[in-house]
Amino acid sequence: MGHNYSSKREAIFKTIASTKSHPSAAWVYEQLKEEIPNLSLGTVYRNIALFKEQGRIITVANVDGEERIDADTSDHAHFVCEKCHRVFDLHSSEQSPLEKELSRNGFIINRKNVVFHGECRDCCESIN
Amino acid sequence: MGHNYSSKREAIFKTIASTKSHPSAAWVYEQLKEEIPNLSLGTVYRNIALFKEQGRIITVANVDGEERIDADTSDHAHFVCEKCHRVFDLHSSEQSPLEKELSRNGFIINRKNVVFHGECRDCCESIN
DNA sequence: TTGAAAATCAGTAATCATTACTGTTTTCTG
DNA sequence: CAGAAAACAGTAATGATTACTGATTTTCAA
Repeated sequence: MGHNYSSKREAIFKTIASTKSHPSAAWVYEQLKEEIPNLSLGTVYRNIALFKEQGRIITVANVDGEERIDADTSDHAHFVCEKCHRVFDLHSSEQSPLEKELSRNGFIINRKNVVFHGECRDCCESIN
Repeated sequence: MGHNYSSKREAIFKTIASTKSHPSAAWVYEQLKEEIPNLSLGTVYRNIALFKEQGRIITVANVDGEERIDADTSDHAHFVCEKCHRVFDLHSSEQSPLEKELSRNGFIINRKNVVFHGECRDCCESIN
């Protein structure tokens, strides 16, 4: 089902994949509006939903009511700054004992989501 | 600011604190509607926001667009079943090396949110 | 106790991210 | 190319959450 190609779909994925900003749908739309003036926000949402189904992107966190996504689907955690609202990557090597216990108890883990909230270094250092 | 008492506020907190279901605002409202027929959903939302400010409850996850809360503010993780939408508590003793690294790098952690998504044992066992 | 002042509330309207709908345009396949 | 399928733009609808306004509770000093 689905021919699975369209120029807009490709542009949307490229935009998501080429940033480490963990963007929202609105951000992706804003980025592409210049390049593709007749792009529709609905198309961005529709394709984001498709990419998630396909496992090409993941949902990272919900920041101020907006869903933030990531084309880096490798197992890693995130830090959300409550001041500047940026999202940072946290790559770790450790394996959680919780996961083993869940598996032992008959739970199937499809994905895990580890998010720290606080203030990033930049915001800690600024006087505001 | 705020005398910080009202019978409805108390009832709302009791309802949240007396369940392990990690409820949504709508669920709390539904529970109390019998007991307090003239309760307003806005009041539930307003008080949830207040409890969060006061640190008496935390946000656990966003399940199908609804924010789910928890009066257990102790450090623990959660498992969200993608089939039955129940939220399970996962208490662990381990300390994450990520936290230490964040502190070392000048980040302030206000809270952490660890959520596993998948299928719970009950849903795995059912034939559906 | 009482009776304003302050806080909270009910009810409703507004907001805002996301989703659905409809007629048009793009893409695919032969 | 031509027809069918998929994707799209533009707009309307949805649904959770928030804001507003006039009424009701709560507080607390007299």
